[in-house]
Amino acid sequence: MQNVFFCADMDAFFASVEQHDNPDYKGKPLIVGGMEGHRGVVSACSYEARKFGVHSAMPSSTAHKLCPNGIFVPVRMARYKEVSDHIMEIFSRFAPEVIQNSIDEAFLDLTGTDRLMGPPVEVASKIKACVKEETGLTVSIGIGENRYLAKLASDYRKPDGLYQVEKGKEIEFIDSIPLKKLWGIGKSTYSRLEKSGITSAAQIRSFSSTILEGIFGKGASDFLSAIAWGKDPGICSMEHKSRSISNEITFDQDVGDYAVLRETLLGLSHQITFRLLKKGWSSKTLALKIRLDNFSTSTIQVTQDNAFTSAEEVFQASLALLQKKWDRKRNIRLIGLGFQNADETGKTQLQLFDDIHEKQNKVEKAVLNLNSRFQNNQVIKAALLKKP
DNA sequence: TCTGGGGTCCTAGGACCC
DNA sequence: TCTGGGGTCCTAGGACCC
Repeated sequence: MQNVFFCADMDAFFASVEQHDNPDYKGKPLIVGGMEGHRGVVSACSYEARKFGVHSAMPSSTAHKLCPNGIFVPVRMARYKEVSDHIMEIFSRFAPEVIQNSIDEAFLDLTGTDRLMGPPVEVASKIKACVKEETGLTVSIGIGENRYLAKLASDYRKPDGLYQVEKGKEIEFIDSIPLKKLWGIGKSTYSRLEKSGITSAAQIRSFSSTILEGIFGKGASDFLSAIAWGKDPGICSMEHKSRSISNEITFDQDVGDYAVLRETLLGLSHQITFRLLKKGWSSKTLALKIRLDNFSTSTIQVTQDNAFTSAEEVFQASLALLQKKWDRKRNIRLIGLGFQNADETGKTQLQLFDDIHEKQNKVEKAVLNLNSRFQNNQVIKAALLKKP
């Protein structure tokens, strides 16, 4: 049987949602994220803004220079999540299997559904119409015999695109896309390829696997040769192996004051602990990330015998990690905290946690609420503010 | 170009065990 | 004493994606 996969990818998603919610923004250069006066990058921008050279992940200062009259709005993640849930629900009406790949993108498996649903291109048109009617947004859909081809095809005719990679034309299709634009080939891999004189998928196909492995190692060479032949390198493995939860903060100004770092870690400890518990997960591994004023980044982690059970415990562990990793010679630009290798065993412990730590929990929540309301005047439990 | 925040996966090296 | 080989777990860093 012929496999049929769709990749459905929303066009300029965050920006389109903003334009839909605020009709004044329609047809204008709109930039989401990258607010003036803060360190940051552009999260998304409208096609009108792209004409000025603005693109996502661009430093906001650059975006302001390129597009001084653009409309800059903050990210409203909760709203995008809402729209995302609606879109995913629409997809599930048309495909028996929908795998959400990110907030604005999903893979649909339509293998063997043509008698019931009709030809793939027709189904795709219906999905596009449905999304447009119910949300006012446009989605681009790519169709291929595997998810990798579908993913590339969804990008091929953006925005509002619909493209099917025909059977027998897979390699021709791959070759029509510049090597550096292929999904999974980033800056670093491309520059390594270039150094080996490789600038096309055709060249990758011409090398034996032994030679490729010698240059790039087993993992990378398997990946490269799969995509050069139009095969799926396994871009979405069904089974999650590891789970992590993290939060990080980039300061508006680099910080050398230990007290400020303590306060920040206290807040982060609460955030990640509540998120972990809310999901019903538990974790024994806590990781601290710091980025110094020279942008050098490092991480350190600790694994305990038992899972973390309170924000307080996480906070204390995070302070120990900071002591180990930071020599105080340089100021800190970013600090982050996260759980690694979380699993679902926490589900049974949640009830217990609620009973034992209810009081402490309440205090911690109250502190957190105050902190989020009074950003510049943080409220910290006095006991936690001992001198280091 | 002065570079966010949230993830996933891979790799190399060390510790430790048999 | 100069030393194998494999397995597993952990750590730190790096690449990539949205």
